[in-house]
Amino acid sequence: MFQALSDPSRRAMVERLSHGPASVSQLAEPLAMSLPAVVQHLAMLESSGLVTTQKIGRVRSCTLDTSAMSNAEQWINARRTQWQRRLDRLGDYLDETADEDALK
Amino acid sequence: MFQALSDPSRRAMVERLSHGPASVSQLAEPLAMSLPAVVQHLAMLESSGLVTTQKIGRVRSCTLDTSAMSNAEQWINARRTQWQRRLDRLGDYLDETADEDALK
DNA sequence: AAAATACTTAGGTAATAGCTTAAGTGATTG
DNA sequence: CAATCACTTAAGCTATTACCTAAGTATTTT
Repeated sequence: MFQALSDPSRRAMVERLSHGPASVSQLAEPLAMSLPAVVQHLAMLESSGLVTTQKIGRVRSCTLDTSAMSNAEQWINARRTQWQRRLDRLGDYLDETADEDALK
Repeated sequence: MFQALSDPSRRAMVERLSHGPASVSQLAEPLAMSLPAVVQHLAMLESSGLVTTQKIGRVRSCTLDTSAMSNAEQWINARRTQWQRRLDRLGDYLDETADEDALK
């Protein structure tokens, strides 16, 4: 998942696909690399579940799978909120000790 | 950013840090690798902005920077919602043509 | 049926990533 | 002040990644 998104070319492909489905050559067109290279990137996006493809006739159509994307999003979110909870508890603790100080 | 999160060891380190700050050796302890390897991973996390560190005496303390994490989260979210908007427009179009069919 | 299109497969190469061990450095402890 | 501790630096090694070119294989077109 993160592995698949770690490459700038693949992120560009995901960005393109977020605007709608595309064929392999359409995905390749803006990228400065050979078609086989694009196909390799595509294979990674597919095996990570980010993209699904189906071949109709001689053209392969690629579409984004957003449910796979939200997995990555949720992982990040979980770590962020975990951290946030910790900060909140720390805040509570500091407030508490401030009260105790005030009582003295 | 995604580059930094693409390695499982680094994700484990981020996960550990989401529970609170840790020293380099504390980060290294659960990982099956040498300390220099951990330091290399840490350097990546730091240069990506995900983690900030400061050295006090001889121990380096590492903390998570959640604002950097939300950048990655937002990138994913932007692509996902872009896709969602497209599906919505497609739905509108289909509804529209359905109405036109109904008029015939 | 020949030619063009849209990939696909099969190699091969150069750069990078992810480790390792060995030998520092600078701060604390006994 | 010698030893220990917590890293840090340096060098090197292997496997993977990100490409490439060349030569296929199906599908359309003409």
